[in-house]
Amino acid sequence: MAEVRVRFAPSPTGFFHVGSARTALFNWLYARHCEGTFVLRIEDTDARRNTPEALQVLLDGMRWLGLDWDEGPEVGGPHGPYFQSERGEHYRSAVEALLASGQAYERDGAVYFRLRGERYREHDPYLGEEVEKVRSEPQVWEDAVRGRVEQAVDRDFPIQRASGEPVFHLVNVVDDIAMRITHVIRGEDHLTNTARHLELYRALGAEPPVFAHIPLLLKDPAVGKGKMSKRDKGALLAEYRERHFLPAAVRNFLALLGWSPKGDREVLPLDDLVESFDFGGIQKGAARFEEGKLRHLNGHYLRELPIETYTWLARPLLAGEGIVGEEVDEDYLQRVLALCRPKLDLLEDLPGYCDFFFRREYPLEEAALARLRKKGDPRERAEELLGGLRHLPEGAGGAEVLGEAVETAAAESGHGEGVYRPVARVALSGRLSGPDLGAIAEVLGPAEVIARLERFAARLEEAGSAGAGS
RNA sequence: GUCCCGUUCGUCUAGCCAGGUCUAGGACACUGGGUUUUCAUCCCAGCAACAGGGGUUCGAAUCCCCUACGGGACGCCA
Repeated sequence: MAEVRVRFAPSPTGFFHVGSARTALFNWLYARHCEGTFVLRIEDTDARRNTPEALQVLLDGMRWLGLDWDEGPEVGGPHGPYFQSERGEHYRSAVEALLASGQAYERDGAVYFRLRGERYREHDPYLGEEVEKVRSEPQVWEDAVRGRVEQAVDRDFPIQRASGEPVFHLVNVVDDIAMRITHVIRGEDHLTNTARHLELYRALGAEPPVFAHIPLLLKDPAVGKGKMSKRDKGALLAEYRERHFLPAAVRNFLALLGWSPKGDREVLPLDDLVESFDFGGIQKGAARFEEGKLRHLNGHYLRELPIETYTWLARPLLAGEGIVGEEVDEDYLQRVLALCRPKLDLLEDLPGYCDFFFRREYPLEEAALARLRKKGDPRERAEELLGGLRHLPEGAGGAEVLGEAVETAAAESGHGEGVYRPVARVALSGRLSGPDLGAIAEVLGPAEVIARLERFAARLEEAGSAGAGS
């Protein structure tokens, strides 16, 4: 079987859209699945927005997702250059050939592709003017995703602007021919361009590739209607990197948007994606991008990481929020994170979840205090907990100390232990939810548990004497 | 408006091509229960869909037609 060559051909706009990223991913997966070649070609014919920064955004995004290219910018290859801005001669000679064979003509300084068929003039309500139309033979192709598709092009179309610049349809086809692309995997928005492209392949005497039009990504209905656009919230790949999502999760999630492997598996690491990816699994209907499952996958991949790696990822985040400094004890940090990790899907939620482990001055949540007060005076309960600590076994750990306090206080007061635990939780962390209470106490250690209980009672005392409210 | 493509739980989807095994499966979300005498993890359970109509057939989510709805294209943008 002939070598499979696919390409991803983005235009550097300064943004890397999640829809583009998915198209890149599908191409990359197909190339790797077939052990073919993945080409990255930069469609930078629009000089205005073609900046080095814009290119960098693209390359960074590709690398972040783990999509390496076999031919393209920075790596070169036998079919270069891979920037359209440097391929002018290819386009010029193609235009000349079409002109010479009468398959194109000049008008108003631009060059148009000449369709074959009966011509007639008609008022076009969409364009609001009379135009020349052509009854051309419909182009038919077997789309790898959608099956047989048939469409006719009904107007001559420009292939070179009056400025001498070539137009997208021309450069796209000329480059795909020159780069020996065998499979064009692109968004469904190109479906209606395909007939034009097939006309060009025929006119240029080249065999067309296999086309696979993948479904579009639609915006979250909460955001609006239609396909996702660059301005939509959550539409930029960079957002997920900035929010510390794992690339593995984003990749897995993107792959599942419009494609599925046979069977019930959904958590698919790279190797599994590559192995099971094929056109047969591609959906025809458009997919809606919603963050829910992405979060879930992120949590999954996060929990699979070695705790050292997790800690390495979390440290700069916590440092950025001023929660930990350079001096923080690695072992302590790791023990805290091991407690928090099972509960969180997103790294970005970590600072707000674990900050109390590192701060003396953690806030006492008013809602938590209010709930404690429904079952009595939390300050009294705290005092009773402290009272239960008179006979402490030597060398007891934090969890044991807290357990002793709770049991003794419960036994002496006649209240249930269930009354004391929430109080202890708020005393140690400032809130009513969090990691396992015993585990918090163990990590904090006995001295800190006692100190926090004392401080809690003192803070409530101050608040009480200061008057109502907090 | 014209042309093209699509439509299975709220969302992502399996099943459709090779009609019966589908009282339509999984996952996320949600709800309830259990565990942890706390909790956003974990475990169990529940909720919830074949767009509508016609046809073919003994039998249709699966094949055909129509309608509705959704999306895309229609640029000297890519």
